[in-house]
Amino acid sequence: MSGGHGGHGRTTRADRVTDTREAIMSTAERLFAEHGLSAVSNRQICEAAGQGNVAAVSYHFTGRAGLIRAILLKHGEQIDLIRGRHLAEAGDSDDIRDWVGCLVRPVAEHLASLGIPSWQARFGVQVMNDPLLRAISIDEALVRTSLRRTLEGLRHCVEDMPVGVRAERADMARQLITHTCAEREHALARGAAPPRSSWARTAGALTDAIVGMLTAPVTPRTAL
Amino acid sequence: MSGGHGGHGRTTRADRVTDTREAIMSTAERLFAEHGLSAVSNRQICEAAGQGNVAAVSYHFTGRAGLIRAILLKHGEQIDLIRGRHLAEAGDSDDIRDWVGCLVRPVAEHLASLGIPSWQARFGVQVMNDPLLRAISIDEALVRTSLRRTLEGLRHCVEDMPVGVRAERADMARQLITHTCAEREHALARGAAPPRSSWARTAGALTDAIVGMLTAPVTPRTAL
DNA sequence: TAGCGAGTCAATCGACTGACTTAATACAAG
DNA sequence: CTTGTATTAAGTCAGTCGATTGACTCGCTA
Repeated sequence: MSGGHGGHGRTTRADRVTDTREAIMSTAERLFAEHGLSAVSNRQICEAAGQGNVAAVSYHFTGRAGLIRAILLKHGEQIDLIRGRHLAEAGDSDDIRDWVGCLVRPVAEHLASLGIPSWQARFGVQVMNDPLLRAISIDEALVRTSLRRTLEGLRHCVEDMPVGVRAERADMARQLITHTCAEREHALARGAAPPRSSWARTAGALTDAIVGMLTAPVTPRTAL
Repeated sequence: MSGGHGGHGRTTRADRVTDTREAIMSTAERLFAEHGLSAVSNRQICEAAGQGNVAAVSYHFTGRAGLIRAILLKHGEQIDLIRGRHLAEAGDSDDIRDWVGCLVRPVAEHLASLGIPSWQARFGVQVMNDPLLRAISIDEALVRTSLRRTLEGLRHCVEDMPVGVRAERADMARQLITHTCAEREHALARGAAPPRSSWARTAGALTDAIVGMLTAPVTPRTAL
């Protein structure tokens, strides 16, 4: 698509390969986000990516799972980097808001860096919908030290909560981030949303909501 | 699958038709919930429903969209009935918790009435993932007077909130209900969850969380 | 500069798709 | 009991799927 292309002013073969790989990845991400994973064939991806070779997915990524894993990895690395910086800022705060920020803001900032339209958030939703790929995606995320440390700090802020409720609300927070970002991304892509710093605003709103949800009083249930 | 079958102790033709229709609907709901909409063909549905006729979906429901609409309608009616009762209880309360209850509990109680395993919640998630069917589903829901009155009552409890934030959090509440119920349904279906009154517990947890989220303070943003 | 190998391409395979047509079946009305 | 019709079964059709194949291009290295 752009960038590098070797140091000698010439298009070397490795550059062409890299371009092909990235063209396939970004095209696949877009098509998957728009139509869902199982609605898009490898053929469609290759053709939309300008590849005459309908087997390009098999060749460059071993297969469908490899392609999806590669896309997840690319974004995962970026988000992990950003989260590392926020984590350093948070230090050892005991304000839950700081930790929720470490959860939410890296995602929003990464999405902001992608420009408009982006597809990553909606792609993520589609991946989460597939039972097998969901596991892959969660694994990919939990490998990151910065995420594990964020969850650790967050847990420290809600220690007095019953463990079952805590797990329940953690799931809710994850779903809230995933789907709210996807909807916002969709709104931005079709121009139905304010222009600038919109992702920062979304991160703020999401943080407000999640902090409120996590700190909500737990109504006791007589019968478990 | 059971029940009725006419009053005269004999299996009449109309009963067979009804059985066929319901077999197709419940089979489709299950397959869609498990594998996603676009991963399941009409053929697979008919064969799994014990229909030799691979065109049964076209015959009984005009087509795929008609089938999905019929499934949505069936559950929508049930939920609407239950919500009507809760609405009568709530009266004109100005406690936000009552109104969130009117939103959450009908869904949970309907799911509880379906037994284990059920597929409705996960089917709903899949429908929400398809851009076209999502619109159909939302239309179907908003036709119900009981839902509109619930949202009205809810809005009355958060009138001092900026309208943008209110809409944002309403979306979040919708996503929370949809996906939390789907995950709970999945957990119940594979036996990884407590046994009895589990849906009542889920409704309580969901109500706590949503009330907390809706009433969370709004951090002012200098730049909109 | 010759040739090796990575990358690309067109063609092909059996399997599957939805839409459609035709034949058999079984019930309801007459 | 017969006739008509609603329902089901079975088969046909062109189109698309993923995977595989062998031939081709082209850059790198010896």
